[in-house]
Amino acid sequence: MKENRRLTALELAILGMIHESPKTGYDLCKIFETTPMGHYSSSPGSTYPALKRLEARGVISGAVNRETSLRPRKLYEVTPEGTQHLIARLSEPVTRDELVMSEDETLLRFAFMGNVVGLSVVISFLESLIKEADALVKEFEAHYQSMTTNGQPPGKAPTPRLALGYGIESCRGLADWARRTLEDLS
Amino acid sequence: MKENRRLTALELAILGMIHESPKTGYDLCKIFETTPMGHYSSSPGSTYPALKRLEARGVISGAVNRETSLRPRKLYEVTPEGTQHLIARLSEPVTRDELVMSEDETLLRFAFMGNVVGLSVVISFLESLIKEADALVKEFEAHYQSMTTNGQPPGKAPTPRLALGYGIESCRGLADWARRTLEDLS
DNA sequence: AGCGTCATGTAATGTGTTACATGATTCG
DNA sequence: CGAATCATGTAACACATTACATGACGCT
Repeated sequence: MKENRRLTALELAILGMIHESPKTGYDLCKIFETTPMGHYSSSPGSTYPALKRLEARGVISGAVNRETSLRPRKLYEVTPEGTQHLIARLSEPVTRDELVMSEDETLLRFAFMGNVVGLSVVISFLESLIKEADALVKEFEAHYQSMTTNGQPPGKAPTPRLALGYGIESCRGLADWARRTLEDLS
Repeated sequence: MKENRRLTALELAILGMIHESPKTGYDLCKIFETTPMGHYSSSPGSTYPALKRLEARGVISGAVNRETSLRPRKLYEVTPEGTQHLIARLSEPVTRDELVMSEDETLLRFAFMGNVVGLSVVISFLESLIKEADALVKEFEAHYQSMTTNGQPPGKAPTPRLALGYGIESCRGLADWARRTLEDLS
């Protein structure tokens, strides 16, 4: 019953934040509401079930904090297995698919890395990110070319090409940021 | 039975591509596999059900193309109601929530706009995008400040702040792109 | 006494993901 | 004739979204 299913971005976000310091469901909801972390959640309706799943899997464990009070407060912390899981997940190299399908997750992983894995892993991570982002820029540029050369038919609007242009810029920006960050950390 | 539920990003992507020119499910799968559009889908397992939903809603309609052949091919095209729906959806101004939760959708809408709505709508769209992106940059910068000033505690790693730094850069890049594109189109 | 916040959830619904399944054509 | 491609799907599962529900605590 090892439940080897991959953590979702939301679960990873919660695990990472609890690793930083133990938190209650309400704490997490507040963070999602008031910080850019909110990108990864929308409401308690997703947060609490995710907490339950993480606990069922054994990567976090919650204990009621104020038994005395009639208003209980369940404080969650990361288990040793949870830390192992987090290390493994954060240490994975960046892949093309991760960049294309969920670039957010890449940044989320980077954000948590500092306090979980060593500097060498962070550096490897950034290197793989640079490699994949550069490759993606080339891939998109090729497609961009094919949109202009082999047919800019009469009535077609330029917005699809312009949108792809932004995609390329954005991807190049990511690679540049990674390069600068890599220098920063050296 | 008007089914006023909001189209998902995938459904919007499909509707927009079929609007450009009629297509079969297989055509769409090919596009998702071989172009940056693939960001919005993963497999036929999501594409075909989305087609069914769009047809049930009445925004597209499919007709079998090669009755003679034993291998049928269902070609979908956008209905008049579908065009109306597309116009309405693409004409919506950009909101803060759209940028935070699904920036992709914003670019998708822009990509399709050119062939669907007039230049004035495209310009309004870009203006609302600039406004919201600028606001978001300020919002994130405020949070960035609060991460550095009121406590850079001893052992804390810099990666969370660096990740947010990228978020800010990226958002600023979006606003810049929108400004340049706005000039381009004028 | 009442309002806002603290704090935790559940229920319904729909959608994406993954994997699998089927059969017809075309090309070498 | 066999393999790749064309072309269409289905089934199981889990997750996110939205809305709703409950009740205690603190303050005025």
